[in-house]
Amino acid sequence: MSPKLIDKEVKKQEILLAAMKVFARKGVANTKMADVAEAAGIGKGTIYEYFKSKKDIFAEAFSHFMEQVDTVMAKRLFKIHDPIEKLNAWITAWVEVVQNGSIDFMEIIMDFWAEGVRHKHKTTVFDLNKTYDEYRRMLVEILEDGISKDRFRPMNTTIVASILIGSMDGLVLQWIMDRNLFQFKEAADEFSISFIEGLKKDI
Amino acid sequence: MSPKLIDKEVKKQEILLAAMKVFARKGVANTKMADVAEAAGIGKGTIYEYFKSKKDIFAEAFSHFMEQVDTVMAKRLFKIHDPIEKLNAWITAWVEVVQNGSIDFMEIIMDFWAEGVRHKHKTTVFDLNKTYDEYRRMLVEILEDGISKDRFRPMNTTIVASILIGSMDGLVLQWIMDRNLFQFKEAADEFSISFIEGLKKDI
DNA sequence: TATATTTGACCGAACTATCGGTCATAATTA
DNA sequence: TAATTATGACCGATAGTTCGGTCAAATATA
Repeated sequence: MSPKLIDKEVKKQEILLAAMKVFARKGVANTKMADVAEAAGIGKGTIYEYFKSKKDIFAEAFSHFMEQVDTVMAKRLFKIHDPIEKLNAWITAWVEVVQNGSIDFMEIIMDFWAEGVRHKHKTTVFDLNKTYDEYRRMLVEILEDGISKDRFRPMNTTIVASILIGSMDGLVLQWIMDRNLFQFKEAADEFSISFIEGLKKDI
Repeated sequence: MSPKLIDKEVKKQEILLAAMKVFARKGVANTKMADVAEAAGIGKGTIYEYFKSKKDIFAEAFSHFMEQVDTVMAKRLFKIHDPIEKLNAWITAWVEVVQNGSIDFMEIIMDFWAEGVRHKHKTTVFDLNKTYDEYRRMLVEILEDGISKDRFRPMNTTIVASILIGSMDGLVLQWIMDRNLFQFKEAADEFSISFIEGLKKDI
């Protein structure tokens, strides 16, 4: 059938996807290279034709996930200008990532976070802080714009931005722990209503 | 010299504390029993006089943390009856756990979560869902009481409870990632103000 | 077109490092 | 001296990584 002049990039992605599935189910630490091989339907040795090491796979998974998020965020936000609308869009984008993007893979997020916390002060692929900084900057900008336009009350924008980010992350955890408890979208909407309402300027 | 009949319970706690420090720095999976021994200033074999296994240490750490939380919660909440006050107290209790408790605990919390997610459907020490269920039940009760007393607007109480829990967890993650960014207490207060405001019944 | 040669994707047995746990021995205490 | 407590060299299972070889497909040759 296939061998010879196959698209290495495509195959690499296939292996990555398979690996992420296994990571999600068993956790990275409990996943053996043999498991990944089996899930990808290839031999153990073949993995090393495409990845340097197990750590390497994990790193690529991490980046892959982050890129996905960034893409959705960018697409959703760039043409909205009203501060309140924009905050809501930010949350909606997060919902899209969680629901459509990678339902099967959200379970790895715990491993991402755990690894990210451990790399706090280093500059590696796992620099979660860099990502969070970007979100925070983005959100602070939206909030300050809203304040200057008298749509939002005065507030510590850095803190509110951190709350927004943290709440979305935390909500994912709750949802992962028991997906039957609520629809993620509903919960995000409820959060929008309650929290953003509290940010608005009284008239 | 004092009769040396060492207090096994005390020493066990010492080892546990030392282990938590290492867990926090390197992550549970990357921590060797030799590391724990070194941190505790004892030989590796001695650990096994006090703990059955590495998993056992982790499990004890987990329980220890959960008990701490429960204790603080119970102490803080039992004598408050006003729904809004009670919600605020719940958040304040969480702040107390985070601030007064050891930083090490907070750093390991990711590992707790990761392990918890993986044990979702089992009934082990790591049954995070059981804990979350309890919190959720407690919060739902407070919220429904508030609604019936016309202090809160109608809402999906299960979802709002999940948001409260998730937000506090997520805020911890944000705080751990960069403790210089904000004081945890301030952030929690800001959350109270914004979010709980949005839950109140318009008058 | 038939045949020979080269390529490189694929594989898994075997190598290696790691690390949790054990146990015979030593040290300490009563 | 008997009992308790501590120890770290050692063991064995586990799992990441390597590597020499295989074979189907591509290419070159006649």
